[in-house]
Amino acid sequence: MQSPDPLAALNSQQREAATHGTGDSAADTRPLLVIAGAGSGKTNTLAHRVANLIRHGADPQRMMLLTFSRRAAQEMERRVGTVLQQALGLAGKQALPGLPWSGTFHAIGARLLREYAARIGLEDSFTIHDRGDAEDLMGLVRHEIGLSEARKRFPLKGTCLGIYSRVMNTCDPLGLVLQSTYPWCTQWEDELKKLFGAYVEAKQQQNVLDYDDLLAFWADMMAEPALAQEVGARFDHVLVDEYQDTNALQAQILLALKPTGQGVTVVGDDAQSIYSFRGATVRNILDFPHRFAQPARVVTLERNYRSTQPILDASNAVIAAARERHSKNLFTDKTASQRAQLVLVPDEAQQARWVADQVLRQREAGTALKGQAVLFRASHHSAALELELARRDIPFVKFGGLKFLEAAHIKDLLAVLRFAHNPRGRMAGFRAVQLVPGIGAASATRLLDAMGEAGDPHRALQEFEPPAAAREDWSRLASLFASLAQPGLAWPADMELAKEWYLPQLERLHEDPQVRKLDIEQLARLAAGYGSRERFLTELTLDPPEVTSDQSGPPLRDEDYLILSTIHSAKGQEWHAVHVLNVVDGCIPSDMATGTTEEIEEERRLLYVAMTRAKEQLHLLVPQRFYVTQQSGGGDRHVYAGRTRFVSEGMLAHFEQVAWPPAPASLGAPGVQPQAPLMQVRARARAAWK
DNA sequence: AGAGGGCGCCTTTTT
DNA sequence: GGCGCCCTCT
Repeated sequence: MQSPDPLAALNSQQREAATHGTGDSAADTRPLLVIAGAGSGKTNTLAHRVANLIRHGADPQRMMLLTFSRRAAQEMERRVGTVLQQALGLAGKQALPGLPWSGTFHAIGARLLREYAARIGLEDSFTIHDRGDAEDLMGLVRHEIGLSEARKRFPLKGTCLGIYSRVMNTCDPLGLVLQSTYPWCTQWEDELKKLFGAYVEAKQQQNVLDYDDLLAFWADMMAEPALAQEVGARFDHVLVDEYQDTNALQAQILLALKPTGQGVTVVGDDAQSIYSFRGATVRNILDFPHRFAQPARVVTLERNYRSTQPILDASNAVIAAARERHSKNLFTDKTASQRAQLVLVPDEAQQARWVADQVLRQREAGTALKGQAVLFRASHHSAALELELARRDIPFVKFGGLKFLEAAHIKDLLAVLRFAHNPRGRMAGFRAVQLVPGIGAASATRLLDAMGEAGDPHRALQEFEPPAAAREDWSRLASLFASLAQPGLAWPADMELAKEWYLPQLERLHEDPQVRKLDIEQLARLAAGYGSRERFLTELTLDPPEVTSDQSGPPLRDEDYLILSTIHSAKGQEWHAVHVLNVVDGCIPSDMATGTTEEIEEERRLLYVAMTRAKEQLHLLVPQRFYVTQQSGGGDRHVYAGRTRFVSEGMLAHFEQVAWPPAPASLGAPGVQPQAPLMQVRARARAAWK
């Protein structure tokens, strides 16, 4: 059967990457590093590589594909399927090979740990703490060992968890992490050490793992030669996407999995590294060529298929100013006359109006809402825009920021299910039982202590004597737990029972039960899509649905809507038109991240990532005035902000400058820009109170 | 003693 | 919407 060459559409570098180690180069066992510039067809190339390996006999069951999110994994699976379908001439309905071992490092880690639990001294029924639970537990332990007395000014629970997590992910000693990242906490090193010890104890007693454990235990397991050998032998190929955003622990796991480097492929772009705040290190990708027993083959993809030349020129100019840069200049043959726009607007309200106008104008001109996106540094930067869009009936979906899972009522219901699944998990239990009217922190603690000491925690729960006033309501929850502990219950029946019990509590606890009820219904629908309670709870924590929208349900598939997203969540995506909000100093770079040059450099890359999402139209918005938040009713205090430092005077030629509303003639000729700020009034205002 | 309501203060990015 | 803190009711 004659099939078209599936690789014909790739350029020569992409083809090199896709075919490395197969066909003519089958004898080449070197690991492969693909440096893929923004928009250079990275996902497509990786998909072709996976498909090509399968065509040459690789078993999809024996491939590990580590991606940044569940969404990226699904996209990869879909595209591999498409390529294979064309190449093998498969009929449309014929089953495509799935990639069972594709997902995030954390999700794959959770799976392996459950599977190997018995061999590494872990109980396989562990539940997973998300960020919030982990912080709460840290807070609890912090209090228990007497570090929360007001006089002490000991770091807050969030900071403590941040320090702990950084130590775990960077594999650096505590002292070094304190010095480099938390210098104001160095005096507490001994107490922190003690706190972290107690935190680890608490996690183990409760049979819970936090995000860091999923990587750390996996790495520990791989440090045991027999297990490393066994696990490594299960996979012929390990492919890692977005390698620039992996941390030391992840690199360690990869190395232990495939010490010779044979079968290893990593893909990434050092210019797009934006996760160092959670321990990622660009050194992983820079050092990769010499990490393994044999040096890696390096393929660089520089041809950009996404953006027009003027957009690339502007983006290249921004990244060219980076302090440390690894030469790569994107080029394209998509010419266009329209430059990126730098749009001056008076304030955030006008910014919202300008964007809404522009979005509708482009929709009239033929770009669907879905082809457009509005990007911003921090989730709350879109607040004014969300109001404006709602006012004008423009549907939108927001990625990043507050998640569905963080809503109080969702957490409540999940806590009930998680407590039923792992009765030793105190954080879930503490939340769940306090939903009963008349049960507060003190009764909850008494119950959890009793359960912790009992051999059979379920029985201890049934025998618990609640305060007299809570008796009747308590018995309803107790019988719910009795039902949830039944072995024969077929998921999602658990969810239905829990929901039935929770809805009356929701009515009692919240002012707006209708809206929240819709969320609960959505959670129940979501639950039906998972095979078991355990899978539901695990995967929901590790790959939460990342969309929040102004509508109650998810938008229908064929419906048109505008995308709102944090820059972090926009990674790997592209749109015809991109608007970037608040391109001013204080937002990009965030004034939270101007402490060290490394932080500032990362903010520069963040702007670069935002700009390179655009295919045809790019608008950077520069509001000149910010209202100070948190002042009492209708105050008029504001500050003036300057254009971001990352777009310097010298780069302005790459931008078309627009002032809106058009500046009156008396203010000077159009195109005159305010100078870069001579001082930062906001910083001064803050400093005054320090 | 414990539950629960009210108030003022804060809010970067995410597995 | 969360969190610490204080006040009131049971």
